[in-house]
Amino acid sequence: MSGKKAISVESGGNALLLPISVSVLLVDGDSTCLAILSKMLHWFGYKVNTAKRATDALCIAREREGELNLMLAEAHLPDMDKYELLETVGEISKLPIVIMSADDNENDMLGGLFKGAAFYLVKPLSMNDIKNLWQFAFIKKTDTMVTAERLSGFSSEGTDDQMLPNKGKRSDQDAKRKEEMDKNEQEDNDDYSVQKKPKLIWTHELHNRFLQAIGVLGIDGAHPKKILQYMNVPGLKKENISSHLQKYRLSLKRERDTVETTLNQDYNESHVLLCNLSSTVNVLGSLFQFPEMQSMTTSCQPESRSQEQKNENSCMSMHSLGSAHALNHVGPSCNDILDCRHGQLAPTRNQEPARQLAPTCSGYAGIRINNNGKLAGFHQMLDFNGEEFVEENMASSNNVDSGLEGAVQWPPSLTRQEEEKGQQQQHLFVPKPSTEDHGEHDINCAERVGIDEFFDTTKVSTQLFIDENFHDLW
DNA sequence: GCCGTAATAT
DNA sequence: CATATTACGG
Repeated sequence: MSGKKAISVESGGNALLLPISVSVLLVDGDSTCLAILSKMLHWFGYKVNTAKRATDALCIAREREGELNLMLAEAHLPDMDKYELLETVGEISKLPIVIMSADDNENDMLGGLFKGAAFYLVKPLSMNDIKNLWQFAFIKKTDTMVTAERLSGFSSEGTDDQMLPNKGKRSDQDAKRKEEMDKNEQEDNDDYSVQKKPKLIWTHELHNRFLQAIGVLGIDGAHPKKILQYMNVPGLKKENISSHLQKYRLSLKRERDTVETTLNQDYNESHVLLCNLSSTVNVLGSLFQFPEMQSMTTSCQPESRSQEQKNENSCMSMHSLGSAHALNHVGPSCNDILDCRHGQLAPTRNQEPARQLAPTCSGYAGIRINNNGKLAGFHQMLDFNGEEFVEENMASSNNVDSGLEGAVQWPPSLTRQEEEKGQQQQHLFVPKPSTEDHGEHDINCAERVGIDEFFDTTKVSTQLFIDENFHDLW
């Protein structure tokens, strides 16, 4: 009782002993999937209940409300779509749900998460996915669910509940206070739950949707009202958007400024660099789109202030917008990326054959701002299947040695690509498929990173410190 | 009235 | 520290 208990999770590759028995309700219409997943779950020591239809799953969820810890459900069930399932389960219990599906597009993933899913896994699931699954059995209430609940919970005014320093909230995490406790806004004299205006927490999902909205609306049309309309999140107020937008713009400006000052710094030092820069870019031009080039050059030559205003979507000049579009590189603090772009042949006259680079290769190069406010170049590339990454950070910017240099001479030693295989290291720029799985989907990556901050699942042995409250969740 | 910005409060 | 609120000018 008193204090904390340490439970260690061995995951050295052998059978993993879960800290506590985790009971999973597995729902998949496909018998084969059901069998395989069930086996995988068993391997790690999960208790498994299975269902082939959503209705069955709901029954089980109802019957065994106390026993179950997590639902792992296929998105496409014969009798119910995933939204309906999420909604219904949400009504009858607080069971966290992980949705799995072969769909890996933004909409499907975002949609599921917004409807309250604890996580979204893209099939096929790896052993690692399964291994880490147990986390979601209780991560939901603290992160996704709280916001989801609050956002969908009150439409007009109901401002109840708890979402503060989630420390002192014990077991009264009522799952079923869903039903309209509108006017019962008791001023209860007890310590908690006074919080007139509960702060909105901008989760990754919310922020991603925010970015998505801006991406769609375009930089010119991205005003609070429109964004709010687009995001369409119940409970979200225009003021929330405004505030967030303000912060967002500030971050953009900060980055722009950093680029500018660094460039100016370097400008004195080396015109040569700029020459190199443009010529290199031409070379790259045969390979890459480099939308940020404009603003980079204009910042050196202030008179040509005729940039942007182009609403040609998909290729906007603000980094985070780009990220918003291909949610790919949005991480927990998605403003680390100044500029990144995917490759594809650009219709420039090819001045030089770009090395040995095969045309089907893609990747991106760019500059990012380190914590110390300096610029650093990086590049990252995918192989032909888009599966394997090589990421390399260039020298960080100094007074003399501009990080730009690194960024610009892009294909540094492509021929030696094989040399630096694997997951080298995760630098500050993490949002990429990091673990041994295939690297595909965005949100997963972002979420994984976020989660890993709390549960260091990549370590061989993890220690969880939990106290009595923990057990209330089970 | 809406928006953007800055200052200020929580 | 992140978010909310307020005030003011466009």
